[in-house]
Parts: sequence; C-alpha cells; structure tokens
Amino acid sequence: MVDIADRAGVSQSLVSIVMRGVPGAGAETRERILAVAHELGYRPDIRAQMLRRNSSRLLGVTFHTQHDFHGDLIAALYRAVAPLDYQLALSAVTPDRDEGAAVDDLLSDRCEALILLGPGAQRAALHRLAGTLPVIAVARSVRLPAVDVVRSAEAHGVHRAVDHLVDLGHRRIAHIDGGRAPGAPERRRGYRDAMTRHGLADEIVVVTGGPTEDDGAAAARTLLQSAAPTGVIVFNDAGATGVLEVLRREGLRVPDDVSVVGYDDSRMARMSFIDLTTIAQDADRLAELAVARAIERATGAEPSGSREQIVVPALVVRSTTAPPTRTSPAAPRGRRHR
Amino acid sequence: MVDIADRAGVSQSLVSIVMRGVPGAGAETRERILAVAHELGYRPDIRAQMLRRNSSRLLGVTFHTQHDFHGDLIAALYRAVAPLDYQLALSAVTPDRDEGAAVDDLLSDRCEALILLGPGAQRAALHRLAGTLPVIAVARSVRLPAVDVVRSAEAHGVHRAVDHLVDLGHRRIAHIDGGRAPGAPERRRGYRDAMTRHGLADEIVVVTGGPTEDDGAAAARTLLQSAAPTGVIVFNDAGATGVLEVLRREGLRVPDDVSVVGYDDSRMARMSFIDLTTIAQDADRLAELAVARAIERATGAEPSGSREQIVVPALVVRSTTAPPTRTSPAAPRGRRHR
DNA sequence: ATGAAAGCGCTAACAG
DNA sequence: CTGTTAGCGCTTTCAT
Repeated sequence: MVDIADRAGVSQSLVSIVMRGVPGAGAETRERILAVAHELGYRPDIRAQMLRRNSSRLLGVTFHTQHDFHGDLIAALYRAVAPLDYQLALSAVTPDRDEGAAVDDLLSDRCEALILLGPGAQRAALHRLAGTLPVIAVARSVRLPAVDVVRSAEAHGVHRAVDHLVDLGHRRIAHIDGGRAPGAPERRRGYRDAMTRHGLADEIVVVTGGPTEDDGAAAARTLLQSAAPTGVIVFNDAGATGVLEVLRREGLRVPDDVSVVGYDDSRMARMSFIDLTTIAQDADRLAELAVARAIERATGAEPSGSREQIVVPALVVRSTTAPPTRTSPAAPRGRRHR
Repeated sequence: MVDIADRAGVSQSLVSIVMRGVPGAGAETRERILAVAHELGYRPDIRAQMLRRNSSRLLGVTFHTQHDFHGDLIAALYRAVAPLDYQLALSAVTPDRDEGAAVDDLLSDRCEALILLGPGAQRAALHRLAGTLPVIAVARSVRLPAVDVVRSAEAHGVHRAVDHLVDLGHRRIAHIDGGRAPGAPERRRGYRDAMTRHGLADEIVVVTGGPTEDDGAAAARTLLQSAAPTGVIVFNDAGATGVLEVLRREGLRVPDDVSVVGYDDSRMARMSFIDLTTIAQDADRLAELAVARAIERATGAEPSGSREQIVVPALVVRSTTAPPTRTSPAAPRGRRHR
C-alpha cells in the first residue's frame, strides 16, 4: 500500500479508502490509485485487514471428505456467502482428523461463527464450543439450546415417497429402515404416519436395515422371504442400491415387479443405470439458512425464527418407480443366475 | 497475551516465548504462564503471527467438490502436513466457482505455495500464477516449465491391468478408452504397449469411450457387435460400471464370460455389488510428494528430483476378473430381459 | 478531499 | 532468564 501511495503521490490512507471502495476520494485520484495498484499486482492482505478491523468476516465450515452431499453443501455455501461480503474457511474432517481438530483450526482462524456439516461431536464438546462462538449444525439434529440447527424434514421426505407410491396405485409398501443410523427413527416414523394417513396401517412392514448397500441387500433378502410388497422405501440411496441388486438377482424387475425409492439423491442415484427415484435434500436452501443464521448470531442480531430451521426435501422421480402391474408376483420367482 | 502477562506478572515477550515453545524461559515461569493461558482460554491469533513473522506457513489447496478422489487427496494432504508445522488452506472449485476464484482466495490468504488438485486452468493463467508463487499440480499433467507436477503413471496402471488379465490366461483383451478426457491418451498408449509386450499386438482393439458411465455403456455395445473379447480394460470406473451394466443386460456374466478392469478405485468400484477390479492411485504418496515439493519451493530450497514426479498406481483385484472359461461365448447370447 | 498518527496481536532483535 | 522496543499491512479517527 505504501508502494502504491508513493507511486501515485498520495498518502497511504487514501489508498486504503480507494481499495475499500468507500467514499472519500476524488474520482480522478481514485482511478489513478486503482491503475497503480493493478500495475503493481497489489492484493490486499486479508490477515492484516482482519487484524486491524478486529473482525474476520469469516465463517468456518467443517465437512467430511467422504460425504458426497457435503460437497454439494459446500458449493451451496459459497453461493450463499458470495453476495454477503463474508468468506468461508474450510476445514475437513477425515478418517484421521476428527471434528475437534477441524474446529481447532477454524478457531485459530478467528472465525466469527462455525457451520458444522453433519456434526458428530460429543454433546459436551459442542456445548462448550457454542459458549465460545455461534455454532450452526447442518443436516444433523442436535438438541442443545445453544446450537442452531438447519436440517431437512426427514419425516416429510418419507411422506412424499409414500404419497408417490400410493398415487401410482401401490398399497403393499414396505420400509427398509436405517437401523441405528442418524435420521433413521424420523424416517421410520414418517413412513408409519404416512401409511396410516392413507389408511394403509395394516400394510405397514418395517425391516431393519442400515446405511450401507449391504444392509439394504440383507434387508431385501429378509423382506422377500416373508412379505411381498410392490413398493419399497429404503432408508437411503446406498441401501436402495443394495435392494435393487438383490431384486435383480432374484429375477424381479424394477419397476415392473417392485418399485423402489431411495433417500438422499446421491451421485449414485443419478447414475444412468441406477436412475433411482429418491428424496433430495435442498442443499441451496440449507446453505442459505445456515449462512443467514450464522451471520445473525455473529453480529448479535436476534434471529428471527426458532433455533431449529427445517427445510422440506423434494421427491425426484426417476425410473425405479411405476404403477404396480396386475401380474406383480406374490413371491419371488426364484433365481435366474447361478 | 497482555492479559496473560499481567495475570502471571511477567512481560508480554515472555508469554510469546512460552507460547511458541522456544527456549528462553524458566521452567517455573513457563508453567505458570501456561496455566494462566489455559485458564483464560487463550488461543494464539494465527493472523497476527503470520503478519509479524511475514511468513504464513500456509499451503493453499484447490479441490473439486464433485471429485471423490479429491476427498481422499485432502485427507492424505492433512496427513502429510501434520508433522511439518504447516497448515492447509482449502478452497473449493464448484460448478459456479471456477479455479480462478478459488485461487484468488488462497492468494489473499498469503499462502506460500499452491497445490492444485486436477487443475483445469488455462496454461496462460497457470503460467502467470507460477510466476507469483510455487505451484504444484496434482493428478493432472501440466507441461509448463514453472509448474511442478505430481501425478500417477497412467500408462503403468494400464500395464498392470493387462499383465493381470494375461496372467489369468486372457488373450482377447480390448480397451474402451477415455476419448478426449485428460489422461486418455496415456492410458491408451499403455494398453497398446503392454499388449505388444505380451506378443498380443494382433489382439489390440480400442473402442472410443469417454469418462462417463454412458460413454462406457455405448462403447460396450459397439464392442459386442464386432469383437468378442474375454477381457475389457475401461478408461475409468464410471465407464466400467456402464460396461458392466451392458454386459449383464446382454446376458453375459462377469467375470465368467468377460473380465472387466476399471481405473481409479473410486467409491463406486468398492461398492459390494460392483466390486470392480481396478487401478488405484496412491493418494498418500501423491500428497506426500506434493507437500514436500511445495515446501521445498516455498523455502527456496533447490528441489531434489525433476519437475515432474510420477507415482506408480497399484492393481486392486476384486471380483470382476477371473480366468477365461473354456465356454466363453464368441458372441453375446442375446438379451434375457425385455 | 487528503494526510498524520495510533494501534490490532503478535514476533524478534536487543539490552539488561 | 527477562523486559524493551519496533514494526508486520492494514483501518480508522481526527486534523487540515
């Protein structure tokens, strides 16, 4: 900045004024300074800015490198802060770098608020953290009075799935749940409620599954041994993929014989040969709300809504759901291969 | 720091000395200062440190949110810097945030070197950038004298794949290439060379594919119309998945009738019902080399090896490859479904 | 509209 | 072993 000031024959303060784009400099001077700055390849030192301003305008974000959806959320977060004159500081949690370490780095960066994607931290640690600076948990419910939560309406997503299958004419609709995975109880409840609402309480079948394809596959085998649903709503896309595989191996066609709905709209669901009907979380909306809330808390503004903000997910219809055919088998036809 | 100094009854410089862990303080004093610091919840302001030291000890990293492998690389990069007293600054490139924007943020952070994962930037932009600070391109070849490159030996990976199939007894081995995707020419050449080396030059069959599953699927259909290989090496895992799907639809069993090898060891390849034999890049090694080179350049040390460092990828054998059966069909048996 | 001067939290050279 | 001092690059009064 001093260099620019010298070269332009002005004081350093004026350069600062121009660089920040605040009023207080003549148009001609402004232009000259900008020209010199460009010529010198000047780039403001954000650390010095932060230091002096005593405000970082930095939002810390932790994400998991193995979660595809976190990638989508990061993209959405950048979109959300872009017009806001805030910056994002990213810190990854990986198999050998836990959330605590990720948060520590962010704290050293003097972030003004923390946005935790799918936080897995201990309640106690989270509580302590929230005492230090605003903490927003995204895509995972945290029942802690000091932590803001922005998440999807899990139950609602399953309602949409049930509605969709019922609209198509299905009645025998089963649910392969997520076992003890986060979100599983909500989705299970959503299934039960929606079935009951449609007068299908007698058709309720819940099989214990889990979050992986293998869980889904195992549950599908169990399911085929007893009930014979025409529609299956699976806890998530990974599980649904496992279900699809088992159905195919058993000679059942999807969606002709059985319709399958996943949850998450993961990359996998979009692959053309899977092309799974699923429930998509609204990453943009989640990100918007998280950023808005983070900034509100950081600036001490008393937030408008409640601590917990819930975003409605959407049904994405692809090719694994269709009306039940009259000839839908009551039981598997037996294996074709092996 | 002043607060701590006051509370501990010492000068601020002593606190600095203790906090940095450098010699120059009595054991008793040190302990007292540490105790007060902890009590006050003190956390050094890295911005101020950087500012004063005039060195950030920061390595900037750009990554793509939609590339699974970049997640693995990030995890490996954290592992690599952990013992080195350097920090990582992450900046994502997303559909609406290009590499230029990602790099700009990193430059404002005053990183000492840039590690670009799969850089897609223009040569000119990259060249200009490399004039400003050390630039390391990872997992993508950049032929620019000022840019260091750390990448996998593409051709070598394909050699391994060919060797594997030949070892199993295959001779009619085809390659579905990546079309114009980055890395495709190298892998294609690797296939040709390895086949020739095994005396199978007459069996060389290259079908134009591409980086997506649909590309792989289309190429597989083409392939089945003419040649009838017992082994197929596909440009990448996504393509291989498309190939698998087409083979299954055509009633061909994998690996009984046809063996399939992918490339990348993506998350997809590891899914239990795909379980694809593939070539895995060594993320840890790539990260180590990238970090080491970045720091060498940043500190002005004249690096030991060449500008381009090449890591050997490894074959991961899963369940899509097996010896060819005597009854391997010379042509597809015709569709079973639909 | 412009400039002088103080100071953000920290490091580092130097003096005691 | 401990304290004094200057200053990193910037913002921000307060004068002019």
